Amino acid sequence: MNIKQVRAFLAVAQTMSFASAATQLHLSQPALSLSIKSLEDNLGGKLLTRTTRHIALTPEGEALVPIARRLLAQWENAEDEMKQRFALQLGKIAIASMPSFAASLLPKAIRNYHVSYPNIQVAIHDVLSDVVVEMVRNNQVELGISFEPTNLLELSFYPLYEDRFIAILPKNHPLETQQTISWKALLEYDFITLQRPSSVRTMIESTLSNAGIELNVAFDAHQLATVGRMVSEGMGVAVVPALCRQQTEEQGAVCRPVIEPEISRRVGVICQPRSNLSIAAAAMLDVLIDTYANTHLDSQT
Amino acid sequence: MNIKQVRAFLAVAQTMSFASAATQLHLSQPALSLSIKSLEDNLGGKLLTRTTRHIALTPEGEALVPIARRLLAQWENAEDEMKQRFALQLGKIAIASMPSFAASLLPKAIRNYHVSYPNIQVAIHDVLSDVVVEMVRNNQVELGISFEPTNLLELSFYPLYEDRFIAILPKNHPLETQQTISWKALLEYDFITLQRPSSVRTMIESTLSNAGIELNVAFDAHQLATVGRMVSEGMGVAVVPALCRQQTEEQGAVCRPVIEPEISRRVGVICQPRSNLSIAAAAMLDVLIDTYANTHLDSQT
DNA sequence: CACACTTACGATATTCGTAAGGATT
DNA sequence: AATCCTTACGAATATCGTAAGTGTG
Repeated sequence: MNIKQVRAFLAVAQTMSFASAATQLHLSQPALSLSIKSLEDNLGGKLLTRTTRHIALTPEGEALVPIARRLLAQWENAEDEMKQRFALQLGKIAIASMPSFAASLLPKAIRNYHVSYPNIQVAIHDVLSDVVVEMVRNNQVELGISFEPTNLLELSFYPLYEDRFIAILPKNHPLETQQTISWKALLEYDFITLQRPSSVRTMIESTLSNAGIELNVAFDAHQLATVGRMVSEGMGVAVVPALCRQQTEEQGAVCRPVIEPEISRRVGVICQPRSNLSIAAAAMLDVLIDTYANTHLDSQT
Repeated sequence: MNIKQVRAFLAVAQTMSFASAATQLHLSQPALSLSIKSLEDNLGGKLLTRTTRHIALTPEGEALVPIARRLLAQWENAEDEMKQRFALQLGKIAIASMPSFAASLLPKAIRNYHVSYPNIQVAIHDVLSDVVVEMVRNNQVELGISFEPTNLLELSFYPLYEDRFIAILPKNHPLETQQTISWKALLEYDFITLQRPSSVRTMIESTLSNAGIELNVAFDAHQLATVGRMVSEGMGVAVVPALCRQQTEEQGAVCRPVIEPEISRRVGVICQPRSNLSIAAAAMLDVLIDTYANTHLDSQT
């Protein structure tokens, strides 16, 4: 029993004629005849009564009609679905992104992607950088976006751009007059930052530790938006990735590059080797790289 | 995309190895390889990543696994069902029978049939003889049992036995002493019979009309059991098919042959030409003929 | 005798298995 | 070197189309 036979049977059952069913199937009459005969032999009995002048379904044939119809419909649906999937007309893709990126640059790429592939669902998980890597490693998502991890193992990293950390100050802050701010000058004021274990916090701490600078944290929070707001309200100063610049400026803070020591990390896409990606994910990777090509975050006003 | 390819894909997806899948499918490794390749080409993309040492599903392949599993299960269920149907291990058969037969002889045949084919459901419609023929003609049932119809058209009739009508009397009735009773003597008493349009009523009326005997009906009812009870309660006399003899005697009535004119009709199976019957129905026809072969209803006590 | 399906048979296409090739551990 | 999958190619199998056969109206 195979698909052709079922399709042939249905054609005969619908047209009630071998001749017209044969033309409908682009097949010669005898070929169709043999196909039906073979189906009958396989199943163990007659499906049709042929009386040279008239075709009729046997009761068993009658029983097969709805079964065959259902079977064929399901078969064709499955085939279509798979073809659509490969043609990027259907599918899902899950991306994990560190929150700072998800809230700043990512939407632009998603928009670009959606224009090209409107039928692919995109799910975004905005989670801590460590979780991003973990989700990629566990195949919970196909693509992750974060700072370049120290431990890639078998994962691939596609850099998107270089991010330099910047200082943010309340308006009318004494340091506002300086075009670049040193850590030493900055830390004279109350320092606000993210709570552990965010990657931003980790980078700041390790960088300062290496430079032999002591860090006293006045306040910390889980979300950059909170930190930005605290700064703009004059509670203190902070250092954030440059990609948060727009957001913090909108909140009324002032941004200045931090130097000595400068913190700079590559941001990029973490994923399984490209050959292991779904077509939809590979396309997303291309869109990401394309969208952020030549992205240079201004660290100066 | 065909069944073999889907089955091959599932085998590979389960074993995660072309080699073991090939042996499981009783196929050479290269043949399996080509089959998968052909499937992939048909669908338009890779389903598996082959790295000589390790096989993995692509995301699209991952999506296909449950689809393929479902598809294959449904396919095999359908195939099994049809095979069972032809092997008489599955199926339904509907029979229409006139009530007098359904309540007397039919159960024996059904029992015989059920012993041979325990997995076939049998539905019995006990309806008036005219309706029996109509249901067969409309293919509502495959087999009908009734008196031989006058108008068969393209239907077949397989006689089971000859039924002679008998008179039934209350106990201690004046006519009880006679071994055979004439219509003339019988009609001296209150006559009870079935309501129109039962075939029994019709036959009695047409027979008497042809013989020039006038019929006055004292009481009539829809069911033979009612008529039998009325007789045994002494409300009058009746004439019923001999096959009702046991039932009426159980009710306490006395049976005697009626002669002058004798009413005798063949009882048998009405159906579409045998070649149009389902295997299950053809088997039932055989059982019916077999069960009632050499059935001679005693018209004498 | 015309029509519709079946059977027969040679041709084509597909699928299969063996053998050789390539890549990874 | 051993293992596993792919590619190559000749062989077996299945399917197809043309032509002849059969039976019915």
